[in-house]
Amino acid sequence: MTDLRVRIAPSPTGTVHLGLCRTALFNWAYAKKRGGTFVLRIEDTDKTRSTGESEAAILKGLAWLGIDWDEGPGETGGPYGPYRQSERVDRHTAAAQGLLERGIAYRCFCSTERLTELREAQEKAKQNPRYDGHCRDLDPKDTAARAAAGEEYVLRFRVPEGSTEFEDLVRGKVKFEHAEIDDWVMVRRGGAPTYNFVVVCDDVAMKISHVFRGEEHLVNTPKQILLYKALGDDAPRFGHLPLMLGKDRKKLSKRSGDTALGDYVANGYPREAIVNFLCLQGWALDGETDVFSLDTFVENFDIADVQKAGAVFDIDKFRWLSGDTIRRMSVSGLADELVPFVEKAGLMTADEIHGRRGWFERLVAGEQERIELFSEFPARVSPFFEADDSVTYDPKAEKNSRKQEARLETLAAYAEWLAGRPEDEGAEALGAASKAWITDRGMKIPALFQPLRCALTGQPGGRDLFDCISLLGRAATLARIGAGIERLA
RNA sequence: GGCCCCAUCGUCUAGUCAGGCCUAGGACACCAGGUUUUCAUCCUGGCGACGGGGGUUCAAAUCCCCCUGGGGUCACCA
Repeated sequence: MTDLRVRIAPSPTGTVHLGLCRTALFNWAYAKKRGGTFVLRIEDTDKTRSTGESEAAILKGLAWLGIDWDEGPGETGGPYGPYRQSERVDRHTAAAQGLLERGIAYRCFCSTERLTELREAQEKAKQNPRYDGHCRDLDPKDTAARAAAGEEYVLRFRVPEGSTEFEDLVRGKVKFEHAEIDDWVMVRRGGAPTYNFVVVCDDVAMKISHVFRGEEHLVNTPKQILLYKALGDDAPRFGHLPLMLGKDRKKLSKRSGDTALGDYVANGYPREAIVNFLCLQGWALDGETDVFSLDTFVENFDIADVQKAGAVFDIDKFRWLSGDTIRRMSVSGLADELVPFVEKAGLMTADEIHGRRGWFERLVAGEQERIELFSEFPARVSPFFEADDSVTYDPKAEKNSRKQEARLETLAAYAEWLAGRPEDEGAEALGAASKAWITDRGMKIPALFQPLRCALTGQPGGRDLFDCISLLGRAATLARIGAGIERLA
């Protein structure tokens, strides 16, 4: 009986990709639900592309999503460290040496040029490009001597005859003929090990029991299983998750839209919505419920329920989910989330918001059901921050106002009436009184409301008019109506 | 092209493993109504799919085969 141990092994070579987030989420939930251990290992074998910033971004991003790891790099640590592959090269080298001594790996001295020529020739002959085994049967004594003499070489894995079959936890039986598998490179010229080699070494060393990863890794699996065997270890259970697809139905990439977690955060998608949506990529709760919490996901997740076919990333549904999440937030909580967006837009500073918290929350409350992303908020409330005599009029708002023949007189009469009313009157009472004012004069609602809305906010639609008046205050309201009488003439 | 994977509304999916309860359910999008001072929310309704062909069976979206279509992968990247 082995312990349940899963891992996520991102390579720190750029932004935090949504695919990584989804894979991490599924692995994490699997471990969480079954009392297993979730390991985070940094796959920085590509020295030229790996960066510390990227690693930091990954750690931060996963934590932000609500994912925590039991073992990992840095302070987290754990009994199977280190958790950064670049710090494990000694073990990799030793493992490679062992395989070389046992003849499972062999030195290959073929130059890059020869390999390139070989591939080109094969392509020309319509053959499948693959290593021709040129150095496969060289005498080990000779190759050792050549290596000792300083000749450069790579280490290749000697793929045996036969076939490999395994039971994928998502897809079922998958079988590969070894004849289709190249004698792949385990250790590069210069001694740096490759991904396929280290990933297995480390998964063995860290006693990983289940490997859930994207479908693009499916074809690597037989190579890795062979390596597990060579290393004298049982292969873990594999589960290949369906790919996240772009609108073009191809693997989600920068071409098909934003792929970085940071892009969505910056665009103002709430954390819960991002997590929720990611869960929906290849998994469903019950076919009825689309909106659920991370806890619910953990309680219900099983690798066996994962979809086999790729999932197109539907940005429209994502936006809706975002809006739905926003609508379910508390006004206060939403206000907190909006602060950085308001600051960035230059509308108010955090201090100013703090000083007028009550007013700000009323401002937020009126937009809660009108925005789908946090980032939409500033532009929607910007009229409240404009000068009273130069509010930006939307063409449609202005056009609607000009349809009202008596707009100027109506506005003037309403302003006069409004000036005589108590300033602390609530929005609801003022609204009722205003409607009575209109009907008493034998007018229709739009005769006043359309020009009034235009004068106040310049927008064709939006929150309750009397909420606007309340937010603006009596003086600004009257000033804007005054300006409106001139500008709508 | 070889190999591997996949195939239910435009999209995400339930149903497929244990064939009948499916004249295929939900959600997004879209369309039409209703509510509302406008916009939005919300409510109601509509549109809309088992890729094709063979089998097996009393019965197939569900099992088998072929075809077609889509994707992934073919690095001294991960």
